[in-house]
Amino acid sequence: MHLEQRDVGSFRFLLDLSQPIYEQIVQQLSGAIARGDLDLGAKIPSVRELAQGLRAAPNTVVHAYQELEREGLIETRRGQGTFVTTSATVIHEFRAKLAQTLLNQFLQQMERLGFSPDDVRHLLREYPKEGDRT
Amino acid sequence: MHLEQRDVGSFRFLLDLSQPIYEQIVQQLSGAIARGDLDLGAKIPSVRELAQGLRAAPNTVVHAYQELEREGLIETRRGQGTFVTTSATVIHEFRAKLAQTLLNQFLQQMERLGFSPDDVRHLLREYPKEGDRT
Amino acid sequence: MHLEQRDVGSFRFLLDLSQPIYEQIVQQLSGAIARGDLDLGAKIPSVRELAQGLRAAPNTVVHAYQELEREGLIETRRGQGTFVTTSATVIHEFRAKLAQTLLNQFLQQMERLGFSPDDVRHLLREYPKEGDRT
Amino acid sequence: MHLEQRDVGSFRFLLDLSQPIYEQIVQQLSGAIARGDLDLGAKIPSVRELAQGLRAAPNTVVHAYQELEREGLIETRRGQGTFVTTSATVIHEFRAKLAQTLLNQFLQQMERLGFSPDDVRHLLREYPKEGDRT
DNA sequence: GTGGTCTAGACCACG
DNA sequence: GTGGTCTAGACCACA
Repeated sequence: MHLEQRDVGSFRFLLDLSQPIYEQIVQQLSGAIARGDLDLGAKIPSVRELAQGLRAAPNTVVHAYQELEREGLIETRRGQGTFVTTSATVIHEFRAKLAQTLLNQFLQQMERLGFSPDDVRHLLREYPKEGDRT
Repeated sequence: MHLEQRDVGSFRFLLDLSQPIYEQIVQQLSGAIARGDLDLGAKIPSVRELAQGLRAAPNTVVHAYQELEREGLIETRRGQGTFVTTSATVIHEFRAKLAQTLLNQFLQQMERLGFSPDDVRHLLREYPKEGDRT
Repeated sequence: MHLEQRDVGSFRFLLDLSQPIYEQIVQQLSGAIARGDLDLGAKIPSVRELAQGLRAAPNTVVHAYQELEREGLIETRRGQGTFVTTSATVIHEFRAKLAQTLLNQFLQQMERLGFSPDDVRHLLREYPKEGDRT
Repeated sequence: MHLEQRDVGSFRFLLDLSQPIYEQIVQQLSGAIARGDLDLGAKIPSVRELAQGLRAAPNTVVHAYQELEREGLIETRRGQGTFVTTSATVIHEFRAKLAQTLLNQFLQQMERLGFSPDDVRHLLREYPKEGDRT
């Protein structure tokens, strides 16, 4: 999928308040890239476009884009715009590493509450079971 | 188990630097209560004692205790000190609710990376598998 | 050496104009750390102090400090200040890696001008020889 | 060596993305002239030809050519095209001056890391030694 | 007091 | 038009 002009406005699904805006941009975009919702090399919205769409300051978007570039997920080309990396490997490794980190953190938190990995497996078996999604 | 005076110093297992100190106190204490490592109604260290033991500012410990009190996990009795709640129900519900929240958050994060709950179950089956614990 | 209050003002040896200010801060501080001019764990000037001393915006200093933290050369502790890392290993590896990178870049540039590594060795033997230091 | 029409396309060895394109053109061409890979007075591609060959904007090539002309390395003759300077002296001085500048900059950077010129000589003696080429 | 985030502008280099 | 850097403020979380 390519981001068309008309998609920009729809990025307004962010705006959580309790989390830094730039962090939310990072998570949404890195998620979209990791899931493959954005093609390799696809152009993403310009800093100004996205800032306007989110009603955020341009600097906030810049902050997010720089973090994504540091991860290697996007590339910026002066005067041209910002693009998803063309390396599938980078994306794959990012996804795998982040998943492992999230899993470890989660299990560690559960362990602190007295749930063993086996307890967690059991909980997961009875999922879904809508509790409060926070 | 009761926390004796001499136990206070051993709380120095905290101090992560990369995380707010008050947060770490909250998590360690709420974890100990949820796991049952602290008896119902047990006395916990005074603000001053704990602050000294952790070499933290008293304000920081106050902040943590207030958060724990808001959850109902501890009670402060003027002139007597601070104690673990005597209600097993409160603790049980805290544990269950927090676990559900953590699980939901985790699955949501994994979903953002393109892992379905089934994928997660599968990952969990092959656990443990040391990645980078962050 | 510890940075005393009175040292802060002397940081005004920066201000190059042709280079981003935050970059110059990064280079000066990382250099001081790499050379061992700053002790392990030493406190460095607060964002506001340094910003004032350099007559720069606080954000500019923040930018520099975040980059240094990303390299692992400094640690920031909310509410306490910013400190040189306590890991000699991190510093040593930073120094070695950066030196290697600089050497490679330099030789590559010289090669583009038609100087072989042997030519460079020869040039270096007749050094110093004050040309224009830019 | 003369640049023939068919050579233009082969200039596509540029395109680094992380560096300004006009800068890369300047460096490649000035390098080729300094090394003697381009004859004195040789014709170099027109702005349009090179821009097409590199799939770059004509403005970008113009920018590069202006910089090379400022250094005296190339000359533009209205209606005839652009040519390498016919002065061997200019080229020689350019090469010598740039080499001296690069050497000084390099030694200054190394000094900032705590390496004396002698340390650098020593490092150079053990070269090559593949580190990360960045 | 500290650092973290954000705004709403500005100017510059690049294409 | 693009992104990169910077300013001079602001508010918040933390110690």
